Amino acid sequence: MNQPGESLRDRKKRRTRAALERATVRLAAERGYDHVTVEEIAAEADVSMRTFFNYFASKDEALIGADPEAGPRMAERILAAADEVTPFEAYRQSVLAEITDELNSARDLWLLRKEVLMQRPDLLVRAFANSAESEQLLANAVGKRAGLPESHLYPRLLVAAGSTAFRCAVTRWALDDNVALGDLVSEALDLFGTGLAHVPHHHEGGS
Amino acid sequence: MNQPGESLRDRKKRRTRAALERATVRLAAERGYDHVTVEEIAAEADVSMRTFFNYFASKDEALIGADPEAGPRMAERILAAADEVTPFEAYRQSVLAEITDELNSARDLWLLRKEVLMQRPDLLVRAFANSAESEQLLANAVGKRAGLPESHLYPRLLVAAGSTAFRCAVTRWALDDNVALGDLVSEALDLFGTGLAHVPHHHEGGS
DNA sequence: TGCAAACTTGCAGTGACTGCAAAAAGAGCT
DNA sequence: AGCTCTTTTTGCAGTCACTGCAAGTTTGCA
Repeated sequence: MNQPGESLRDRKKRRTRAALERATVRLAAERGYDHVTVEEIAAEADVSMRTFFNYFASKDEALIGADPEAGPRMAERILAAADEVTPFEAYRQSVLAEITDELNSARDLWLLRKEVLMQRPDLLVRAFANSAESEQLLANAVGKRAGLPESHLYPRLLVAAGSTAFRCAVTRWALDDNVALGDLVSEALDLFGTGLAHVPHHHEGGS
Repeated sequence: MNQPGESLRDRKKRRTRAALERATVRLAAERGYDHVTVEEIAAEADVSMRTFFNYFASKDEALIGADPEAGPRMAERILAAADEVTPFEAYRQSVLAEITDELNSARDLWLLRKEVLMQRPDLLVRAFANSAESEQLLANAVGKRAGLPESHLYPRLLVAAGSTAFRCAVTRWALDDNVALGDLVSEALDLFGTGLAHVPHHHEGGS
């Protein structure tokens, strides 16, 4: 009973994790992030509170529910990119790919998260604090590709710009429904790419 | 007894705040951030634990000890800059001025903080999470100067890039002692200014 | 000296998070 | 199905950050 696919155990784990994430987001959107206790979340997902913490290191983490494999996946993608692709472009692609996948598979959750993040923008920042290891991983990948020494600022900055782009895009996205989050992230990354020294042109349109 | 300068009360408050900040950093550097309780910090500063929380909203905040007036000060500086100065340049100047002041007045504290942040890089990220209001303030100032609508990404991105530049600079700074933190922040901001699309040239030198 | 405002403090309580050890499944084997 | 090994779940006890409240204490000012 050891199929290449997934054992019953694995399936159950994925379901539990998803249920906890979903419960967290749903309840937080409904009554406000800190009017929901982990105990209630666990109850909603039909597990014990202790189990919640077996899956997520913190309430914050459960709200964002970042895929722990996203970092390694992106790093791999960056290293696998064709030689003529710049490090920036490789990184950009890996970010956009990840975001697109995420949004396609959980768009409804993000709509709820938006409600929460509108009230508490700091939660998004805090969520990224946990991914320090992933950042290091990605920075190393970028650094390797760029042929820069370990100590150089550029890889760190590029990777951090990715989180920042995402964060700002979400904040902006929360303002109205007329823009796709993916497009905003892309736009933000482009701005980082071309530089912030000059004010970009302002396209008409929007609400 | 209401001199334009400072009342006894104000002096005492500043001293208490400084003592708490100092105690937090010193103890955290000495035994590790989470082997220090707020109770111990308060004891070290000779106040009650409850008083600690009258000064800082969290242990995190006390470790970084960000000046709550820095945001408004920077916003003012940005708006006061000469007309021919670009928003980017105005922002850049305000960041560098703030950092320089900070380092000049508390260099020793930053050396201790470095020890802590080397172990726990996430604390620096979390510290910035608290300054969401300041970010909003600064973004508004930049937006006004740039003549962009509220909803535009640019001001948010520029301001967020500032925190990010600072964060990355500190992380890099923690690697060796041969660089000035101010220079690193400046370098990081320049990279954001000119854009990350292309890998910068690598200057020889350094360890 | 005396009063009001600003600070400090203790206390009781909530809730996130952890380590540990026992109970409950799932997996694989016969 | 029965048995055993491993993984997961759970309860429990405990620590610690953080909060509101209702005194105390200190400072500012007349």
